Amino acid sequence: MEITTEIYTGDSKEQLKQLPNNSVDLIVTSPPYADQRKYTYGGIHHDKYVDWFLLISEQLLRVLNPTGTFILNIKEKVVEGERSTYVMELILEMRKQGWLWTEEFIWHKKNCYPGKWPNRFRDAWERLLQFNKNRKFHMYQEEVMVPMGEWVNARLKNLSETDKTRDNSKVGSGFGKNISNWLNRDKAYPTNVLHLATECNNKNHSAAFPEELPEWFIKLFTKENDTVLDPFMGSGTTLSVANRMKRNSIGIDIIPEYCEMVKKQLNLVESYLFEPKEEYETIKPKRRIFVR
Amino acid sequence: MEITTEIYTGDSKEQLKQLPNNSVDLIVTSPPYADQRKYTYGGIHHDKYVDWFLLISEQLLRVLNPTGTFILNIKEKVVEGERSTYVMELILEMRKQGWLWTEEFIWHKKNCYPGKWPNRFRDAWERLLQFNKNRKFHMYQEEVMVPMGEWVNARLKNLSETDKTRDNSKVGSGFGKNISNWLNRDKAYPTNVLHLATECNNKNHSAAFPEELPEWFIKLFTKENDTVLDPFMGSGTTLSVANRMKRNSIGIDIIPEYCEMVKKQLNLVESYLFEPKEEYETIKPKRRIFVR
DNA sequence: GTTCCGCATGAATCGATAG
DNA sequence: ACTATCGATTCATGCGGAA
Repeated sequence: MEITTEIYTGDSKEQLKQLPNNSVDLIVTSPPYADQRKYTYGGIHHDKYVDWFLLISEQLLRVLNPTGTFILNIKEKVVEGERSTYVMELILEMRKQGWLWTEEFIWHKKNCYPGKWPNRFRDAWERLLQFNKNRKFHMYQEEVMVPMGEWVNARLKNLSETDKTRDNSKVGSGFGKNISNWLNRDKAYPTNVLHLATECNNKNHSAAFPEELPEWFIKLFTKENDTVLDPFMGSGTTLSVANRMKRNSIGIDIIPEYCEMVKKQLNLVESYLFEPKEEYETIKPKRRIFVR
Repeated sequence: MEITTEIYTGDSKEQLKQLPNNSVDLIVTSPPYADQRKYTYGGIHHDKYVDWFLLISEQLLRVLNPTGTFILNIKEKVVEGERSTYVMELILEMRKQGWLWTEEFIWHKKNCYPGKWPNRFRDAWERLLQFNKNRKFHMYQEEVMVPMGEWVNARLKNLSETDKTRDNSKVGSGFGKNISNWLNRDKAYPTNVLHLATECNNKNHSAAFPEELPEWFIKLFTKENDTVLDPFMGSGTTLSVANRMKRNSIGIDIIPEYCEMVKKQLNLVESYLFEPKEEYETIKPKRRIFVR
């Protein structure tokens, strides 16, 4: 089975209209953060950010498979000494739009940007907001298991009798233990805090997005031949990881140079296809499918 | 100069009225979270939580010194498959009340609650929200600098093989790279991510609040003889740390047993004082000042 | 005195079952 | 239908007793 990559050049809000309903299994993206400077690349003023993003998230809600997941990497800036509130407002508005705010992962950036301010420390974390369409969605937890802590080596050498049978806690916390379940287990499930370094080498793109980040979520929320979408593709990290992991991918970016760069980087071969007619749009540009 | 400790038994909303305006330099507290601690504090429903807390934060705003800081430890729980939004709503409302939302620190709990669920990982972090009255506030950054040498030694000692795998650090890009930075410096400023374990030893109080947490904020935001307030004292961790660090402290709790326990623990000597008359309340109970 | 090892415990969450 | 309670799952830590 062939793995395809589609790249659209233009405004995400418009380009997304070309995608069919329920056709994407995972959306991972890091949109341009709100910025006080209005006219830089992607810099949307924080007052307008929520309205701007809601038009995009509306389309994302449409194209996402009901069992799929949307991961939004975002962090509020400091405005006049305060953390801006647009991320919180966005979450509240997206819920009204129909999204479920399932979870908030923390990306702990181990080597965050250096700097010093009189009343503030370095910002070493970002939000990874998980949104879903339904309470039931696909999650392949085993794919991202991590080695257990050291303690388990010592712990499992000798099992006492209470270890072997379930031993209920006395204080009514409803929590007991059954250590024997841990035999033959060398891995544990991770938590909702991710420890990753930021990418040091900038790839001609301002956003530093380590490959491990989309990789982790692609492993967790998709299987091979699923489709991954990044509506703010940038340098194409999400797409190249998806490609390597045998997932179909779709990228959108407003800057033609990035689109060209990503195509070149992925060694894509363009193939024109006959498109089935869909109701959601009568006239649409030809979809450009790339096959590696 | 003597260090004093005051303990008030009762509802924070009411007890706080006894404190003068602008008299506290730091508030550090961990209130009962919504729907939690039903058997000790009664458990506030998440729909009522914001209104309930606003009456308290209104008083906190009054008693806090204009150069002081309020640190609020809180985390939303899952309700019907979604993260509850009451914390975000609380932040938005507190800003309307006059608070500045200056920063959000992350407390990464290394030993978080275990468990496995089909669509969710363990929750390993909590919010430490920083609020201020003014953009200018006291912050003694040097007090919490991390000594590089010690930290390097401790880190290297604990750097087991599983640590390396878990951190997914690649030689030369992540961990190794930072080592070269450490060579030329004695101390470094911390970031806004705190790595602490919860305390699971029983102190007759269910909250796992490690001493390092209030200690860090007391160092950062106060100096000796300043006053620290915890309106949800619980087992008194904040007070005992403040006492040890030569800060005056004030604790409030609705449960008499906790108040008695804290007094006993701190070996406090009660001394009745003549109170100056204040305008904000004509009749008020005698303040109980404890001196160690 | 150290170091080692056994063990209870925790701001949790989901789904099934009971009222 | 809707709420309340219950059982099942899980892992890192610090304490205390033992070696």
